[in-house]
Amino acid sequence: MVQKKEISKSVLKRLPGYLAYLKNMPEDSPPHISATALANALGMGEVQVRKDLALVSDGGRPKIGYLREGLIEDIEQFLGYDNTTDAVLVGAGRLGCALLGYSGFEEYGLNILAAFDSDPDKVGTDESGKPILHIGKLQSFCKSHKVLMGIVTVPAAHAQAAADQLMECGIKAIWNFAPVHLDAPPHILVQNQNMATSLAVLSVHLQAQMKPKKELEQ
Amino acid sequence: MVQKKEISKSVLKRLPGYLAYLKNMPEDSPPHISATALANALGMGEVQVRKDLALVSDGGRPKIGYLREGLIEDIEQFLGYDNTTDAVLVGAGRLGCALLGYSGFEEYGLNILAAFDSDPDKVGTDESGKPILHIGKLQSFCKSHKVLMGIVTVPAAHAQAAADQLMECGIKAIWNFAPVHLDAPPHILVQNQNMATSLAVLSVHLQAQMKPKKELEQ
DNA sequence: TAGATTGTTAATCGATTAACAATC
DNA sequence: TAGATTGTTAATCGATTAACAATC
Repeated sequence: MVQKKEISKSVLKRLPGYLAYLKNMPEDSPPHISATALANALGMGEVQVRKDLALVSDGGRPKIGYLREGLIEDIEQFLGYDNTTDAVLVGAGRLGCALLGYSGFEEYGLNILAAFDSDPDKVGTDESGKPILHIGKLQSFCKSHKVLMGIVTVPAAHAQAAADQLMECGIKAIWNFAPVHLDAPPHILVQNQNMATSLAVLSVHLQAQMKPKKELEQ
Repeated sequence: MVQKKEISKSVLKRLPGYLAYLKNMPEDSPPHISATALANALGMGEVQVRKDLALVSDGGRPKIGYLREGLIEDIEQFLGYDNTTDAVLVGAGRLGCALLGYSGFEEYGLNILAAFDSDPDKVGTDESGKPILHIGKLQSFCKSHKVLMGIVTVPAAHAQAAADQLMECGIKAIWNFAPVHLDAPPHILVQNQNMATSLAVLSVHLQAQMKPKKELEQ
């Protein structure tokens, strides 16, 4: 892999898209792919794709493009998908259990070790083999397994408390599914899986569709 | 409400954050809140917050701030949360059922009418009172209910097919939970609920944490 | 060679931030 | 009045796009 340069968040967010496309290509595709082809397939600008790829890869060859296999490896390595990240999940509700049971995270190097909940009735219930433990065991579990990532799937009202507990356990990154802002010191990353944001974009688009310009000018 | 101006996507994506904070404030809070206070609470720049609010609200009063109730109304109206959007969901797996059973969407004006699945075994199984129907009934259902939004929670390999079916049913916006790019004509909005993107951001952050500069320079 | 493609340098665009005037 | 706050105008910053040179 190429020496890692400083990479912007916007570039970073596009990489998974390239990766998914490359990995989903049929087995019998030619071994090389051009930035142009990738761009067209994903509806993006070709210069942007080329620049993004240049940041993570040793480079393609003029007239030929990038070796697909190599590109996949480079992106995966860049994103750290090649070594596993252990995580714990707080909140074994419906969403929490759905995530706990989802096998696809393996592909991204994410391994959810266990879920935690304050409800004793949920404890022990193995969804797809993963343990659900009482929240009281969170700290000792995280410390002994050296867990660095926490997933928050509790209701909004309890999210900050869950985050605080996770941070006390030495966690460095939080994947937040609760629809609230979480306060955290700057060295802790809070990544919001923002359903509310998506819904806002969708809702405004539909509004605009139904209420074309003419009506707005009345 | 103020006459709607052209609003950028980045502003639009911040509005739900303000809204959630305002709605979660305790009942006994003072009736007014300043952009400064909001900014501090959410860890944002105050000028940015003020500019964002100016786009959706009639404006606050110097020295006093914005009327909280009014601001909530303005944002909700702007985002279209005040009138309900009906949606259908395709793919009644674990994630699909979790979304189907989530009552919180009401707050965003989203009403999932039904789920559809190709597996006959899943059909009929009411999760929390919402029907799961066979995919064959999708078209007639969408047409008769005039559904404009579709939610895709099928595995990646079937996502494009599901999207194509939804578009044939006259849907104008797709909320895509599958980790693949969906091809769609420009007037159809595809909003990706991108777990892969979030995971990339988290993964790279953790990598950087564990491998501080010194090591990189070796 | 010609043409497709890469990678880079410069120009444009848009969004954020800073400075300031207006208001209660 | 003074000070907190709003809203606006100008400056900065960063990201995208366009133009072009290099390469096989």
